[in-house]
Amino acid sequence: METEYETRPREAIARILRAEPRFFSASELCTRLDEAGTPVSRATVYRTLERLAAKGEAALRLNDRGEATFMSCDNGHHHHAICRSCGRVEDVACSALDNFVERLHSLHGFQLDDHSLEFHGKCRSCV
Amino acid sequence: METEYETRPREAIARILRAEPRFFSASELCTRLDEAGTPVSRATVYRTLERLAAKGEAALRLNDRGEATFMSCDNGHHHHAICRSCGRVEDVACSALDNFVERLHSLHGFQLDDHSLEFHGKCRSCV
DNA sequence: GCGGTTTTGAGACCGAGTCTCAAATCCCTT
DNA sequence: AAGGGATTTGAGACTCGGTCTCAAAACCGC
Repeated sequence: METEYETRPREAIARILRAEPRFFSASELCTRLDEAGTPVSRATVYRTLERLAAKGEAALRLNDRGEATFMSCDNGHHHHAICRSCGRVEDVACSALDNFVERLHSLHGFQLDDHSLEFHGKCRSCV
Repeated sequence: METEYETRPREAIARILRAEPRFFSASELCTRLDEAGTPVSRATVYRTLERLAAKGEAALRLNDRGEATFMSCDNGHHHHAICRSCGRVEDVACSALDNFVERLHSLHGFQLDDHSLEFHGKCRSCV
């Protein structure tokens, strides 16, 4: 009946994700886990990340090489400002997009059901 | 001294890209090229797409599986509205984002130098 | 057509991600 | 705290998109 267990690998992964507000790739996590003395197999890292993303506890993002990266994340639709120097991520609300969406519909006849918006630059401490 | 040749493979690829306003993956292009009776090797397809993207004649986009996809594209910064049913792409200007960018700077201290915005939904003819 | 330069193709290679299945872990029950 | 059924894990095979290599082919100015 699909009970969930709390396991050492899952806790180790959650601990690393929660420690920094930025995206981690699976291989990066493996390295970190090894360094932290709590090694976890690749398969389990992928399974755990997929599970967190499904539960809405992690955000999934494809980096510019097409690799999946994950970040600890609270719920609610919003966008990200990503520092290209340190990787730090800040959340951005998306209210300003409303009139954009309207215009798109009247201009192109497009019926929207999703959008993604991402900003890149330097954060306060990297400028 | 790096002269450029006009070759049969390059022309065949450009022809397919120009025929439809949507993104093609490399493997999809290979299939189309075979069907069109002008087969081109995978290596050449990748090389040609990379070259077109570098010259600004094709747009590069990672789809949700992380695959690189390409579309014939005129110059100038803009965004895309992508039909999730037929894949048709319409260009969208990005003027409305200006005040968004300002707010981001004053609120988070973020200094932006790039952004990406993508809309998903159904186009006029797929609704 | 000749010949130097550029391009191509076949296939080896790489790395991210998935899958399998036996072994290990978890935790409920007694 | 030991037993046992359900869940999770790990090692490694596998898939597939993308890159690289290098000899052969194509291109084009002469």
